[in-house]
Amino acid sequence: MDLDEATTRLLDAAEHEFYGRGIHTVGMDTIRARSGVSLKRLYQCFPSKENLVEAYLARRDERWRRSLADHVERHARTPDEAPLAVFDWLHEWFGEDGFRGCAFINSFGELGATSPRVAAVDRAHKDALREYLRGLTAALDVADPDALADQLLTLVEGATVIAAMSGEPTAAHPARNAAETLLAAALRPLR
Amino acid sequence: MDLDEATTRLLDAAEHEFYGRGIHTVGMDTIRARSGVSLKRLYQCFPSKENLVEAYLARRDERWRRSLADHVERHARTPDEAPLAVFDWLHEWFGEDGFRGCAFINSFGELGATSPRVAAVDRAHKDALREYLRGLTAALDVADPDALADQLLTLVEGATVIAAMSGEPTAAHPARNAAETLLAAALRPLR
DNA sequence: TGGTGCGGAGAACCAACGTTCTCTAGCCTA
DNA sequence: TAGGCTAGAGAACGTTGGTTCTCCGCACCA
Repeated sequence: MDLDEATTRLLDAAEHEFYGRGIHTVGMDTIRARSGVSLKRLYQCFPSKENLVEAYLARRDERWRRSLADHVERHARTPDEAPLAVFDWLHEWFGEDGFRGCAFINSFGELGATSPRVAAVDRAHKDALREYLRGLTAALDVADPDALADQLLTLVEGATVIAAMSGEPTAAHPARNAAETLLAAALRPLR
Repeated sequence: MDLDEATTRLLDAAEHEFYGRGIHTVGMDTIRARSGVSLKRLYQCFPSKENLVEAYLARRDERWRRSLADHVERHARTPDEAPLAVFDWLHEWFGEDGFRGCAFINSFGELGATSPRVAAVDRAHKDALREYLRGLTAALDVADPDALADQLLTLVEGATVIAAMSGEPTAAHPARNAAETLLAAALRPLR
């Protein structure tokens, strides 16, 4: 097995275990067992657990945002539809097997106070998401697109937390309805 | 020191440490040191760490909800103002020293997958909060108070997460503005 | 064919932690 | 004052986990 494949398998194992059960809960030996990569190789690829955690989060960040953007691009036929497509994607995500909330919220709660590097990756993810939403609202004819984006971001985070804790994918519905109302209000402010 | 005082001091120490730094990060010896209660007494009051965590969360749940309800009661002069008062209280909370997000979201992310008892306390807190918001919206002249309550809940959770990760108490503003719009739309649905 | 270096399995090491045990000092009671 | 109960300080115990080390087999090369 070459380095690239080992790295991929390690990241796959890390994502499955860390996301599914928490970071402190999962030991390096579990990662080794699940990935089939020897401990020696593991520490060649990632010189410490914190390193592996960072890498797992970074890869997940990219994939997650790409998946969201792809869905919105495919399903929104006009800029007005884009924000709502975000919540449709959330609903699908909430229903996936093994859904356990936002990896970045979870790792921030667990490690944010003790690992500045993990905290930084978590914040970078949220900044990127806000930036993405700002891109969507900037294409709309509204008075304050950034303010609208921040409202949508609030709904996205809220829905994710509620879905995680309740286990109900339908947590996306109130968020979507709220987004619809906010969008309509922003688009027709004076009517 | 009698049992009651020991219990209080232990819960104070647990709240400070667990909330501030995470649960796995903090050892029982840290609790002992901060509380000034001997290990023997500690294990008399709480026969295991999980016990202590549960008790800390239960006490925090009560205090947190009472504080919120008190503020709303004191500041909302009409039922219409009550939902917005919730967000004013959030803003104050977000600005407190040592604010680090919602203890229940954090502990759920850290232990939800491994400790069913902690998960249950976390869910109970969220259920109680939803119930509280339903009480507020039930007093309004709106078509679907429960739906409005779920929208508000989404905003509350979202604002809390964003405030925690960004460190910005102003995360309450988009949530409050959104609540205002949603409230207005629900109160005057046909205009 | 004999040596050499690489990779894997797993033991080993060390620290941290949850929990229990021991020892001692003080205090209450007879 | 003597005896025993209590509580605290801290050692001890067993486990776990992050990280490193050892040993062995195997492929490659002179």
